[in-house]
Amino acid sequence: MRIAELSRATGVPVPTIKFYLREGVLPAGERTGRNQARYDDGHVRRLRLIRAMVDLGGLSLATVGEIIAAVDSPDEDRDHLMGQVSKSLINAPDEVDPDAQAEAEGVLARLGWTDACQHPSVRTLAAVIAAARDLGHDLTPNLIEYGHACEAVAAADLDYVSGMDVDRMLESVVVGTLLGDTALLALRRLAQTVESHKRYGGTDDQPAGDH
Amino acid sequence: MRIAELSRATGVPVPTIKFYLREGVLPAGERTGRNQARYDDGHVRRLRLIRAMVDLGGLSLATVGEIIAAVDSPDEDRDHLMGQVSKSLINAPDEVDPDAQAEAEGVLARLGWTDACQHPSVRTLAAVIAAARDLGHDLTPNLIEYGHACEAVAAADLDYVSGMDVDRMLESVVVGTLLGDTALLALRRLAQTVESHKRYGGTDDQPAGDH
DNA sequence: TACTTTCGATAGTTACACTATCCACTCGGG
DNA sequence: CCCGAGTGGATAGTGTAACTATCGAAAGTA
Repeated sequence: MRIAELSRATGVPVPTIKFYLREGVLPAGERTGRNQARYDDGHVRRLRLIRAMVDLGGLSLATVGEIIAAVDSPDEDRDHLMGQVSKSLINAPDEVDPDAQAEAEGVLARLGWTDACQHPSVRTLAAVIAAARDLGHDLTPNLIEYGHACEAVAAADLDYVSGMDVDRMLESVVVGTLLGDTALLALRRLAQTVESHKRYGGTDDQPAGDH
Repeated sequence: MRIAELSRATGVPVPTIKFYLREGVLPAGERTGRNQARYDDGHVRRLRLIRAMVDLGGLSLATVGEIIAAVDSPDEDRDHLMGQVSKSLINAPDEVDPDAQAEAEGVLARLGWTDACQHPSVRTLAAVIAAARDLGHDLTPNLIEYGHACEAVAAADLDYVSGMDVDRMLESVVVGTLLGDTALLALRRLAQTVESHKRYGGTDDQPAGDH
C-alpha cells in the first residue's frame, strides 16, 4: 500500500506519518523507486501501536522511540524487554532522599519482594514516600495493601504473555504494560466510587458524606 | 515570609513562583504595601502540593488549576471532590466506540459494579479495550482480575480518608489519588519483576525465558 | 543614603508535536 | 506519450506549555 492508504487505514494524517518516518519511530517502507515506497500490514500495526502509546499512554515520541527500538532488537528476551518497557514508562528520578529510599525498601521487605530492590521503580516509590512525607502524610500502610493487590495484577500479566510466540509476545508486553496502566488507574477510580457508595449509601452521583 | 524565603523553603525558583501566582495556581500573599506581600506556611504546603502534582503526577498546570479550584471551594463534600479529582486525573475521551463501551460495561457488570456506569473512567476503559482490539489483543480477562485487585486498593483508599477532618481530608484525597497512582504503577512493575523471577527462576537482572 | 529585594509587566526561551510548502520525480489513466 | 494527482525528502513554520529573563518603580534594610 502507499502512504495515502496507510493514512486511511489508521486515521493518521499523511504529514504526520512522514514526520514519524523522519523521527524513526515508524520504519521506512520498501522502496520501489527513487521516490516511491510500499507499506504493509506491519506498518498499520506499528502506527496503531504508536498512537496507542501516545494517546492512551501519554508517552512522548522519544519514549516511544526507545520502546520501539527495544521491540525491534531481535535478541531480547522477555525479561529484558519487560525491563526496558518498565524503565521507559516509569520515569524514575535519578536520586532520592536516602530516608525515603530506606522506607521504600522496608515496604518491599514487608512484601517479601527482596529481589526487586535494584529496580528503578523503587526510586519512584521512594519519591512518592518523600513527597507524601513533605506534605504531612504517611502512605506506607496503603503501599503494603497496594503491593498485595499488585501481586494478583502481575500474576495476570505474566499469565497473559506466557506460552506466546516471541513476535507476538514483544508487542503484548508493551500493550499489556501500557494499556494495563491506563486500565488499572481507571478501575481504581471506579472501585473508589463503588466502595464510597457502599459505605456512605449514595444513590446518586452526589451522595452525602458520613452521617 | 517573603518570596525569597518561600523559594528557599520549597526549592522552587522565584521566577517560577511568580509564574504560578500569575497563573493563579498559587494564591497571592497578604499584601503589606504597594509592592510587598507576605507568604505563610499555607503557601509552602500549596507549593509542595503543586510540585508533587506536576513532577510526580505528570499533570499539566491547567489540570492542577482545576484541582486547586475544587480543593479551595469551601462547600464541597468528600464525594464531589473525589469525583472532581478523578475527572481531572483520568483524561477520559469524550466519545468512544459503542462496542467497546458495551464491553467495558460488561466488565463492570461481571465485577458487580453496576452503580459505576456513569463515571467518565468507563470511557477510558472502553478506549483501552478498543485500542487493544485494534492491536489484536483481548485484555478483558485481565481487566476482571485488575478490578478485583482494585477493590482492595479502593478499600485502603477510603480507610485512609475516613474519620479525617474536612480540611485535611481534601488534600488527602488529592495526595492519595495522585501519589497513589504513581505508587500503584511502580508497585505493579516491581510485582511483575518478582513474579517473573519466581516463575522463571531468575537469579540476576537478566534471567532466562521459559525453558 | 546605598544597597538589596520585591511586585508586576512584558518579552524571550526551550521543548515538543506536529503542519505546511516546495520540488523533483513517478505512477496511472487517456 | 502526456498530464495531473500522488510521493519522498527537505526545510521551514505553527501552536502550546512551562518556564526564564529583564526592567522600572517602589519598598525594605543597614
